Amino acid sequence: MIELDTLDRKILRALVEDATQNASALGRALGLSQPATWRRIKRLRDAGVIAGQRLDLDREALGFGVVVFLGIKLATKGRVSLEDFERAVSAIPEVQTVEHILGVYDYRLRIVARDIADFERVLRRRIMTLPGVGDVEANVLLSEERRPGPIG
Amino acid sequence: MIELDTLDRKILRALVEDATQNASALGRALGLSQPATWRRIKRLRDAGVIAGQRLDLDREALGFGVVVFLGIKLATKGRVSLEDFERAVSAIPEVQTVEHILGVYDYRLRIVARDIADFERVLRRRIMTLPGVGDVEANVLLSEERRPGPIG
DNA sequence: CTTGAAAAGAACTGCCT
DNA sequence: AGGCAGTTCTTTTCAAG
Repeated sequence: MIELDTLDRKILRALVEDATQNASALGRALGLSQPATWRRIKRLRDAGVIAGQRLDLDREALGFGVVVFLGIKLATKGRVSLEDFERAVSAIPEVQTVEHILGVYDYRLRIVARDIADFERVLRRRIMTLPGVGDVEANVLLSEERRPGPIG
Repeated sequence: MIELDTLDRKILRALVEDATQNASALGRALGLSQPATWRRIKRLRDAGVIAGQRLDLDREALGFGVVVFLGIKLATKGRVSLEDFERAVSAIPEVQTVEHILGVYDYRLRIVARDIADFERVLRRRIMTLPGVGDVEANVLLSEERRPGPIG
């Protein structure tokens, strides 16, 4: 595990928010030179702290205004059941996230749909027909705030 | 709302997975020239389809191995209650995501902690003391798969 | 750590099919 | 719409303080 100082943490926080910033602009904001900032970023990347860089899409602009979280309990929970379920879920394009969890539910799915009618179609024809599905709990996303989370 | 063809969708899918690819490498994979690819990306950016670009951190490498999802019901649900709750939640660094939802619960929080003992500390001292908290449901994350979701 | 400079690569432009 | 060729800008690496 790598040691991070305050500057490293500031760099990570800034880049988690917006990874388009370059080393010179970021360095300017932190009182560092461009090469110094760049070396720190490279060090963090090499240490595996930085896992990747992803594009953030505006689902609304793409015509997908509805996000629903589904909590799912499986009726049968053998090893085969989990694998069957996960394989089947992976084939549904409207599923954006599959979270295998321990607690009240077995899985949590993030479903993206054009509108409520579209969501109903996905729910009836895709989700309810998944192998082993038991109880299903639904929560419609109203708004969402993402934060950097704890660093170091 | 912008019209997307197959190539645009392929570009978005590729960049959602890995935004470090440049226009020439991406174009090569799709049978397009660098400028053609670049122009499409710029068009998508200008149209607002691309909301941003974020760094993905490896929480394990940072020493935060535990992720817990909390479903929270508020005891009192006036406008002021929601705002008080959201303000207080925003001050907790271990909270990575705040989702305001409609359904069985009022909020869903993604909590990141070093280990279970650390999570207990956050739960007792930070979460349970939030203004207006009623029922709390917890699910521990075992594994997670992120997918591009539907595009166009 | 810094500055400065050079090499490499990516982004951007204009013109043509 | 796409490709090609060229220009500009940024990133990356290195030398030296």
